[in-house]
Amino acid sequence: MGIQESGEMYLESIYVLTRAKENVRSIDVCEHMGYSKPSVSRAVNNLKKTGYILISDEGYITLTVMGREHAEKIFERHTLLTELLIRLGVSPEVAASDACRIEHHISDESFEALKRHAEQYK
Amino acid sequence: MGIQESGEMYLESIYVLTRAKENVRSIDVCEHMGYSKPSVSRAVNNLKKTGYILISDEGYITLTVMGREHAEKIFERHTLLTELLIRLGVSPEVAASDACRIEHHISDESFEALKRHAEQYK
DNA sequence: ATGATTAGTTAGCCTTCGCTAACCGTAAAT
DNA sequence: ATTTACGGTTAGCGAAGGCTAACTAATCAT
Repeated sequence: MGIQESGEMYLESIYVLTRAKENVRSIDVCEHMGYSKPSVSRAVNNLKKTGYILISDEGYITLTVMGREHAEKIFERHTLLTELLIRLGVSPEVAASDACRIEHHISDESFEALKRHAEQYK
Repeated sequence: MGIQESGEMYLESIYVLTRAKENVRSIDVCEHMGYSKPSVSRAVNNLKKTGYILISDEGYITLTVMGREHAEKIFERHTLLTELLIRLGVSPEVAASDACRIEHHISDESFEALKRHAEQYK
């Protein structure tokens, strides 16, 4: 049972929040993603069960090594895809929202190819 | 209620089958997509309800104008994305499977930008 | 100390979209 | 004429993943 698109979204949010603030709780994820507490509660517990995150007694969320690695991977896709689309003339908002969806559906092989291409035309 | 990713996949299959053979029935969609008869039956009826296809008394499926237009749009994304990825060095199989997923998640704006870029580097 | 706010969970609903099992009706075959 | 095969539908299951309502437990303020 690998991680799903939805799980990746949550993981990425946790990663982004972790970079921005010290302690990340479920409620922060709620606000960041615009989802309800129960939805986040379940999703966060799934990520815990699958070993992507740890939750302290105080409710603080931290990424495991696997979690951080996976989140970084998704986040790299997100930033590079956004940047690439913007460079092609797409508006920043649309670029970000498209990147946010595509990042979950592109294979490693295609992403690496895209990355090489992007660097070539820097 | 717009069309979902799943609906777009069915619509695209119907479009592809229509180009390849004279009469397209649900059973052809089953074989083409590898889904069960009930799954296809439901999906095809959804497409009918939402006005993308028509079903004759004999069970032959035809695209409405809206259905054909939408299918063509998806199909164009599919072919161009596949071609583009292949050009970047991605293997044809991976390129096609990635394109198949991305085609449903890319906005018009981004696709047009990508298309312009592709033509520029022809 | 009591009452309010905050964070999280539990229970349970809804939709989507796969599936199987079982059925119906028509057409083809013996 | 009966049987077999084919195409499609109905009924209902199951997993995901959103939601609300309502609860618990802890903290904060008066």
